[in-house]
Amino acid sequence: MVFTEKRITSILRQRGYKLTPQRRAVLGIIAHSNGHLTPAALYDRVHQQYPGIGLVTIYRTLGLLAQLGLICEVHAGGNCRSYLLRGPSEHHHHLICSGCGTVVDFADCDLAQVTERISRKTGFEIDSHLVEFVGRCQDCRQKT
Amino acid sequence: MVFTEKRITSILRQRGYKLTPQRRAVLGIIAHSNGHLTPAALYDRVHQQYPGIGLVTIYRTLGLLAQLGLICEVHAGGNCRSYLLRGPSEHHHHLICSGCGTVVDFADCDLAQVTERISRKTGFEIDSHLVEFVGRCQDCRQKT
DNA sequence: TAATTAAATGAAAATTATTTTCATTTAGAC
DNA sequence: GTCTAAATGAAAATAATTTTCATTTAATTA
Repeated sequence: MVFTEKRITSILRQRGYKLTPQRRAVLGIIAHSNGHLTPAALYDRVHQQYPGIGLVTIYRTLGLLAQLGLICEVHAGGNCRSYLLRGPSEHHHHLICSGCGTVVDFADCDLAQVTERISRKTGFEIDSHLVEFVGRCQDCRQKT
Repeated sequence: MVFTEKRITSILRQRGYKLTPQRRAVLGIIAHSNGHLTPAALYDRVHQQYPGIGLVTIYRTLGLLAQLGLICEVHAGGNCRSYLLRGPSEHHHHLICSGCGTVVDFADCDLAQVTERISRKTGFEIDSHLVEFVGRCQDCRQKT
């Protein structure tokens, strides 16, 4: 489950943010991408659709959306700071295809027990965890 | 279980890499740090001990050590590319203290079943996973 | 031990990524 | 339509990383 473009625009409006065409363009691209996008890659795509836009606006928009919890970061494989739409606050993780970059969400990480055990063992109070699986999707495997 | 400084130098020599004082200095700092270090932070420390060293050499040394699998990357919290010593090829993950940066390894992630299930569900062939827990260690909790 | 050489280094420049500044524009409220 | 705070774009500033290239050096060999 993922936010729709419409839902996001309504959240932005609710919170008093302006709905500029630039933001719409960025949102449109993110919402219709099935993989994750670096700021630069996003810029390239948005730029085609809205040539006037500056890279700064991409950064600012991503920052805003991330801050509002509407998109989240992907780390995998040394590329930090890629973004993709995320479902509304549900706990989930990402499965990333190393071939095409597609990201599939999954929620059943079964980490509660592990967290509990590690917390007990180490005395840490655990606030969050980051889980990412990297592999090759069916399509990419067939192409090889 | 973690590589000793001595063990690493012997591995480097075995593989035909030169044991320069710069590399020794970098290794020394990494080996005696209990947390993870960004290239810049590492540079600061090494520089005190070996003032002639350049930041480039830090990057090159980290690159080499990572390539040889002697150190690994930490992502947590948006700071990419920090490094710490790692045990020889054992599967493990990191628990990172957000207060002091200390990294504790753990191996019992119980992700085999999850991996299997997700693989079956999605058709992905899963090559690797990244798990990081972030929390506060006992010391840091007591200080608050 | 001295000579040799491929590998490693440092400095500087180049590249890339990200943030800040500031004058101008504009979405949305009235 | 007017107003205003928020958003934008361009350019500069900052930060992170990599490349280039002339020089140095670790470790092998004579």
